[in-house]
Amino acid sequence: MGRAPCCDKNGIKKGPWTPEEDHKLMTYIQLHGPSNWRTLPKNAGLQRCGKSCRLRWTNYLRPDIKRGRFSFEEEETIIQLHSIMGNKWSAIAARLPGRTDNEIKNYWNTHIRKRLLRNGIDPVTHAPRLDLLDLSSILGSALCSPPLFNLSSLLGTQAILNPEMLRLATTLSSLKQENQEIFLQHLQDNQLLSSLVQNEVSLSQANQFQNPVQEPTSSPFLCPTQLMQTDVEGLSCQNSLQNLVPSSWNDCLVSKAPNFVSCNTNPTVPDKLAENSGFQPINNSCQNYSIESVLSTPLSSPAPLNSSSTFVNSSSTEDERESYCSSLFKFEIPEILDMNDFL
DNA sequence: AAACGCCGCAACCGCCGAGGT
DNA sequence: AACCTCGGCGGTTGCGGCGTT
Repeated sequence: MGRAPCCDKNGIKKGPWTPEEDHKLMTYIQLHGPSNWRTLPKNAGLQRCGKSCRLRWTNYLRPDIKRGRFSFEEEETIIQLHSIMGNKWSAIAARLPGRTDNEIKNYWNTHIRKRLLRNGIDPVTHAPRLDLLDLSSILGSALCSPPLFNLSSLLGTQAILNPEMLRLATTLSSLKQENQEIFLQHLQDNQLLSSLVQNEVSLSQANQFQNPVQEPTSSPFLCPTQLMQTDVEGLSCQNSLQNLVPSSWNDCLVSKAPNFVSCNTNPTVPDKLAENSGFQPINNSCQNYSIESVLSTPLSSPAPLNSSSTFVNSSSTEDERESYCSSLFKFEIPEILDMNDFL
């Protein structure tokens, strides 16, 4: 257990702040500055704990706090930063002048998160949800690299994953390791899926080929996810693929299944699903998005972080925002896959 | 008009890391 | 090294407002 709460003493008031308390706190801080929070309430004549005073000041009374509705740019920035940082609200708030971490956190949980969920986007991974998306995510991982294609992790997600999809993914992974070239050829010929379904290749048969620890470590090929994990200097996913992945992989990963392109620019988000899926939304951030451009923004800069946005109307409606969110995370089902059997 | 449920947000709680002793 | 204090963070709670029935 941690140490005892600082507010459990008798005489320490909790709950909503009154205008009188606010006035006392503001007056004291204006005179003395926010120095020692523990002694501040006593000196200011407040029946509050220092922690409560600090929160009240930082989240509400601070003069530089911006009130009111979040603008489109702010919302867009939050989404982008969240895709990079995860729930690091203070870090996100540091790049949104006038906004507090608490405010951003609340806004995320009450607005953005729900909107992403409505649009089929996992608000944690910023990827299409596994229970809604197609098989391409799994196939993409299977094609990429066995070390990243961790079936045991996938099995942990079976509650949300169609068992048939999981089974097929396992089979594909095994076959791929058995003979990568034949596998790719089959896939490129759009024959593998129907072949598998028709012949009902059993999981046990497939597993005899599976050997996840013997994959050559000196493979000259990098999975797109790996590319992006190391490609954090602002290079586009597309370029990375074209430059580093053999053309046959490009054909398979990009041309036939465009959303195989991995844009995982988030090395800090420990999301197994995202890693395993290798599936990220196709959006501006994939093609042009530079982490540097966001992270290098001065903390005090009031300028929007994504100047490329054409959505500058801060009074836009919820529907417009939702529509924008949808387009931001738009994805398509590859033509080579008939998902009807899996949904 | 009243009851009910939902939603948003301010505030609280528990935990952690840094720094001091 | 061990302990304590403090500031800070992220997750959660609970209340008030609002819309719906």
